[in-house]
Amino acid sequence: MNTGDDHMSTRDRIFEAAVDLFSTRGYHGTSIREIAREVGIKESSIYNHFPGKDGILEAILEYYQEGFRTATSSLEEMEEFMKGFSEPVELWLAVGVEFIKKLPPYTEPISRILINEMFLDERCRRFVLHTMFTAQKEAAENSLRYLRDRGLIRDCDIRQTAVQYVYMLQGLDIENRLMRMEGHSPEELQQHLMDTIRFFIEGLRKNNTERGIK
Amino acid sequence: MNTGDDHMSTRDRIFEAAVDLFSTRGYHGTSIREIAREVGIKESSIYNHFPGKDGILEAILEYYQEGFRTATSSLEEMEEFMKGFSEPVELWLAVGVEFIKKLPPYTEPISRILINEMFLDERCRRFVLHTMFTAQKEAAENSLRYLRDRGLIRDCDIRQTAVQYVYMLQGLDIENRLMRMEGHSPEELQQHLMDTIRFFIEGLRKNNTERGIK
DNA sequence: GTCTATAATCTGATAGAC
DNA sequence: GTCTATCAGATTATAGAC
Repeated sequence: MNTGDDHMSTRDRIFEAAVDLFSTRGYHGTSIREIAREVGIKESSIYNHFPGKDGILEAILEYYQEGFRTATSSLEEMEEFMKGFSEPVELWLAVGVEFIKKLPPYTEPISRILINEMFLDERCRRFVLHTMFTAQKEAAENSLRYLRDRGLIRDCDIRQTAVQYVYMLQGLDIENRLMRMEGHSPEELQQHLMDTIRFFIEGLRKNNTERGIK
Repeated sequence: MNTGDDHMSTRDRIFEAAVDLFSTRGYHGTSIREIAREVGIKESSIYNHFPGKDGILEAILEYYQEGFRTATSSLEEMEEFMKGFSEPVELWLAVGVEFIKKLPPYTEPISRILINEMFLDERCRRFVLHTMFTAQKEAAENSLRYLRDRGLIRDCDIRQTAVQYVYMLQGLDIENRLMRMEGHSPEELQQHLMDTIRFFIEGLRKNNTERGIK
């Protein structure tokens, strides 16, 4: 989990250790002592960098929010990027990969913290609703509209289709995280992710035989 | 949350209080003392009914497993029930409602405990994978096959469609739970649930011109 | 900024009277 | 089966030396 302990400030090392522990043991299942031990300092030293345990979580959430906001706003210049594709499936997958690349480090374990705490902490609940549902629906709507307006997919209810896609993606993401913990290989799960997204977008093609118009 | 405290055994009241607290505050966020206080006894009395805190969780998980197993096995006689429907959407919704009716009390808050702890506790992770993904996929496959074999939906990849449906349902369920906590009315959320499922099944019709109705 | 020392409280769990 | 009393350890956090 260490990405270079020695070159980081104590504050950043505390931050990193907290992200690691909160995501794997839960917020309430992690003590200040454990964080301090992982960093290699005494627990009292942590209070020189953060106001307390909740203050660390607060900093993590702010970091996540800022990272997501930046990645989302850079998404607005994505239209230029999209023009390089004539295949809807390839475009869709490429846009997804591009967005993920814009996200800062620790986004993955932090999103796991959010899921862990979404029913327990109001801030986490709000973040999950916004970053995993509301914002994703909007992004999916925009991409679908782009594809439809260029005749790359058939006419369909953009709103409802985006909703279905986002729910599907979230269910898929959670199962993939659980399967990874069960020992399934990242390659296998990545393939399953791609296949499932591919199947969804293929179903929107204009002349697909399987879901086409009779 | 009380469904009749006075007529229940102490053990059952402890069980009920633990389900309530574990689901709303998390397992690690709940103490034996809080459970005892909610029941109205001293914490030491709890050890006359359960071996300890983890023993209570263990009992909750066993109760959930048994309830799910019973409901699932009763699902095998569902085919007779299905024959009363000629509309795929109505059949689908009715089967879902019928299955939920077979589930015992506390299933809803217990499933919330499972989601809370799925990344932290191996037993919860396994239960989520089985009851919310694996078993649901199988059930969806069976229903889809029934519909296809009777010509009520068009030919499609049963396996992939079931997978998409289950992921969609889980994403939808989580968002609905979060929205409920945000103050959205159960009626509104129930309507959204129905609409979203309806849209999915409508998209499988033989002669759908679009991907759904409005 | 780090440490030692310590406060004040909470934790799960046990022993034994009734 | 419930209670009181108690334990040993963990918890977050602070005070003050260096």
